[in-house]
Amino acid sequence: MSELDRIDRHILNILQQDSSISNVVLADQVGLSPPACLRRVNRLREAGIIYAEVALLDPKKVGYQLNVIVEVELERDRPDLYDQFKRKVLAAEEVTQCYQVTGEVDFILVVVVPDMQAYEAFIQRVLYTEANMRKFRSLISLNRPKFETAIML
Amino acid sequence: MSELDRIDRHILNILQQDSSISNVVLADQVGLSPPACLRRVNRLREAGIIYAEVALLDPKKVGYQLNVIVEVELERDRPDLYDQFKRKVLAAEEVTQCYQVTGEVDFILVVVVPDMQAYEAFIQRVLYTEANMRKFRSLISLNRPKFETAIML
DNA sequence: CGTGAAATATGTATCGT
DNA sequence: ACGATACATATTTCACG
Repeated sequence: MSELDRIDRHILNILQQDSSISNVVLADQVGLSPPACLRRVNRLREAGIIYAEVALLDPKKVGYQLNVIVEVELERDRPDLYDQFKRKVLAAEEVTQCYQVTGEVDFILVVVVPDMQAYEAFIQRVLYTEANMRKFRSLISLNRPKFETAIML
Repeated sequence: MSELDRIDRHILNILQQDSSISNVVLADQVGLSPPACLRRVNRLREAGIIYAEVALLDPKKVGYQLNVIVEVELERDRPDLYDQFKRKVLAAEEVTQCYQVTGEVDFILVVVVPDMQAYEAFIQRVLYTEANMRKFRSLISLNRPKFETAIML
């Protein structure tokens, strides 16, 4: 795995906040010529360190007002069924994030939907049909005071 | 609030998956001339519908192996202290996401750190020093099977 | 919204350290 | 191995119809 020097980290910190800046501006900010800077950025992309560049939308402005954090407990004696559940979660568009956790709870899901009706539909389609489900708990959120994708290096 | 037509939604869906494509390619994919397409993208940016364009890093490749979902319960009789807690959370770099939820739990935090030591340091600095804290529960995750930022329209 | 032209940016080749 | 300069190609952006 490639080591990241000070300039690479500087580039990553900037692009994590704003990837729409031109390479010439980026190069200037990190103190390199544009070609030298571009080579580094391309190297970081090829290494998969930068795995995507995306536009972030304001959920409320596109009618997605509701976040639900779901704690899921599966039957413990069937670890092979974990993969089945994972596949279902990956296929469900409403689930934006899934964390496999240790302890009483097995998975945490972050579900983003327009309203309660859409959430009920999700429960019916994905959770109630899961044979392996022991129980789940839904934590409803209308407010997301913080949402950062950046890891500052 | 501005209405989104079919082409705007198409643009948003594409840019949520890859915002690094050139405007000419985007224009071609949605069936517009480049200037017409760029005018729409800029309109979406100015309306705050697109609120950021960012590079996403692979956490493991930059040494951030650990996600912790934290359920926080505060003292109920002091709703004014919610804001104090929110400010602390906004200032804490380890907290990448914060959801205010209804029910027994008051907040869900998503904390991203390199290792347990960094998490312990976070707990000491942010959670144990919170006078308003009733209790919290940490759900440790070494696996994040899904992480999507897109809302498909 | 589209066309065409001017201004910028990106990407390549080559050289120097 | 890495960065800088200069040049060629491509894209962004403006004015106008």
